[in-house]
Amino acid sequence: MAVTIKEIAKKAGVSRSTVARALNDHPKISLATKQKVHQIAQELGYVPNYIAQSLSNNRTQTIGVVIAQVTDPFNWNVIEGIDLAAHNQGYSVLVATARNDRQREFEIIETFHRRRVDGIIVSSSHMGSYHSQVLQKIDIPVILINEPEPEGVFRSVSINDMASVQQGLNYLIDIGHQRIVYVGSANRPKSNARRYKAYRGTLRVVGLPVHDEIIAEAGQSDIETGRAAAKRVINTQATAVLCYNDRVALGLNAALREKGIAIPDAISIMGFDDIDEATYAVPRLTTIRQPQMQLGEYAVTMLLEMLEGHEVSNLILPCELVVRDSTQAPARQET
Amino acid sequence: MAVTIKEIAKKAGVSRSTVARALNDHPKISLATKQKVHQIAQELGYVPNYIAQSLSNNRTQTIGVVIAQVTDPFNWNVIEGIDLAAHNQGYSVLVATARNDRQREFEIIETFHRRRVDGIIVSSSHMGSYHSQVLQKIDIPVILINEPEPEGVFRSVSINDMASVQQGLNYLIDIGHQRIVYVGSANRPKSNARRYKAYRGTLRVVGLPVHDEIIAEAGQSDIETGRAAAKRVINTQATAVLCYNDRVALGLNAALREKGIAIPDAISIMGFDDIDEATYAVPRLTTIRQPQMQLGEYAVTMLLEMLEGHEVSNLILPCELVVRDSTQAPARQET
DNA sequence: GTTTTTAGTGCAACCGGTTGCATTATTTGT
DNA sequence: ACAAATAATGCAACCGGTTGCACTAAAAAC
Repeated sequence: MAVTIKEIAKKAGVSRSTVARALNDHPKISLATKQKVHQIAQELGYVPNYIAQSLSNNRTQTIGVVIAQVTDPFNWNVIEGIDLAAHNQGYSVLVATARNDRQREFEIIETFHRRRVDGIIVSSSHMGSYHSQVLQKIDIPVILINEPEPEGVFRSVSINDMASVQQGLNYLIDIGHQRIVYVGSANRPKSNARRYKAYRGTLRVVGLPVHDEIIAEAGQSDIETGRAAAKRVINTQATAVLCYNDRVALGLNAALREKGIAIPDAISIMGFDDIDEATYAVPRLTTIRQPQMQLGEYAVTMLLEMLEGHEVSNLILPCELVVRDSTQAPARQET
Repeated sequence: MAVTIKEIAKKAGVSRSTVARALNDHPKISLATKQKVHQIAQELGYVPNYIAQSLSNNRTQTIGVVIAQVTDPFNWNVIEGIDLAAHNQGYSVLVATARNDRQREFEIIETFHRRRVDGIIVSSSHMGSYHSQVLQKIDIPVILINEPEPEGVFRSVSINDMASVQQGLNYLIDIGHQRIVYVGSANRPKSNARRYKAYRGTLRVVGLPVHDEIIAEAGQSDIETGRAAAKRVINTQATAVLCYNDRVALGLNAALREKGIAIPDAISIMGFDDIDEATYAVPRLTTIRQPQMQLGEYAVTMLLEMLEGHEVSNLILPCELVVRDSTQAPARQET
């Protein structure tokens, strides 16, 4: 159906190889021939077949991206970054969502392998490193996003949970909070564990009371988790809450307000991520901002580096505290 | 590098074609041979090369998806649906975002063409039908999502804006609202026009006053648009607002609340889409629910039908009114 | 005991490109 | 005017599969 190099060759009266070289601007082809070939290609509406090219180049110019859940705004921004960087480098992006289904993850990796993607990016999968078993066997470069493995087989680009949490908590402490609790999420056990650990560490150093992590089992989604945590948060009589991420924070916020608790007057809420929704929540959410798009962009950059045969090392990007309206100094009783 | 059919052939002492047929469970191959081949393939860790298969089959088992903006939760649910259906049928999904950049759209289509995707799904592109110029030339099945073109070249799956808006407005009218305004968005002129038209039509029929559409030019994003529309909404003294979509509604909600206006006590707000965020906004948003995942799923189903050579006709899915807390009967002064 | 089927396998061409090497025509050097 | 260098193109193999057809050997038919 589609126009091939062969047809151009016939019409131009040259060989297939000459056409191929002309189209690729090979130096040894005469200008006259090049022009003729290009013109004929144009006329015939020739569109090069990447499949054929891939087969002989052994390169597909394709990146496979695995994400756990699509419904996480965090991932969108990461993908936006991936798409941006990949597109600019002539790569296309194959996206597949695992839906927290282990079987499905295997299938995805298998499919990527069969399609001979040049590299794989795994973003925010709660399954993290057990990928190793499958991924390690196949000889495809892999970048993990937010799954730092200092000793691991895979390179990763991530944020520093420890430092970021510290920064957020220090702000809360500075404005006078002393009873601060942490609301976690069961969706991504590993990064949640890192943040909770950072929470404990930070408070302990300054001598403030450390509460048990609050994880409401209710939630499939982080929002539900946040909502379901409301009661226990109230019971702690905390004046401030640090949440695993913005969605937990927003869910919590909604639930507390529905119970008639004023935010931030009675309780300050701090999120993590800075997803778009943080901006138009009521009140606008104070949060620790992850450079989401950059995570995606750098993941691609690193992948391409690896494809060039270079060694790359893990990358850690800084977070930034964004103070909005969901936090304020505690009521005076604490002072 | 990777194991090929040839190596299996050598080890099994048969020809390449026999291996190929054995792996594809061809009926004419003896059971003994099949077993031997499969076992050797297993041992060698053979992973079939889809690229090579695509080349000879002239089928890539790949669907290209173009979306306008990644930051729209609506699109992600659609993609979730697409991914789900595609994966189940053995297709993979190539995603590319156009970022409302016309040039980029062309590049995406071109890339998809080069990669010989089997079909293309265009979701919520504000550019809609001018795709035609490019898309029509290439001989690839296309499905448009929410871009109904009764007379058009392309098949589409979409919702019925007219009926849905009517349903939403009727509810507001039933509970007593008489001054209802419409806040639009500039991001997707066509569907916005449809909804505004439906708004006018509905109110006119029941004899209620029709206000000019309110579109704040400020916004890149729908959220900003909603925020920026707040002042003008107040000036109209409306008791209820129908918004183009949930993000506009949430932006408006945030802005109004910041100005001290109680929602829904002073003004009822109704969105459109039912994105996840609608559930955990404060107050939880009343909205007209689009079957987002289904839009994606049906798009794939239709595409595959077309690939089978069948004719398909446009599909229109019903929306559903979801009443939550952002709407209530107006204060008595109106009664 | 031939002849006809049938089952199982191999040959070789094809999908649409790329590329090392040989070949021919044209310049350049002396 | 002839050898050597250079420029431009073609040949053919290759990437890793698929598939129509020919072929061989064994089973069935007569």
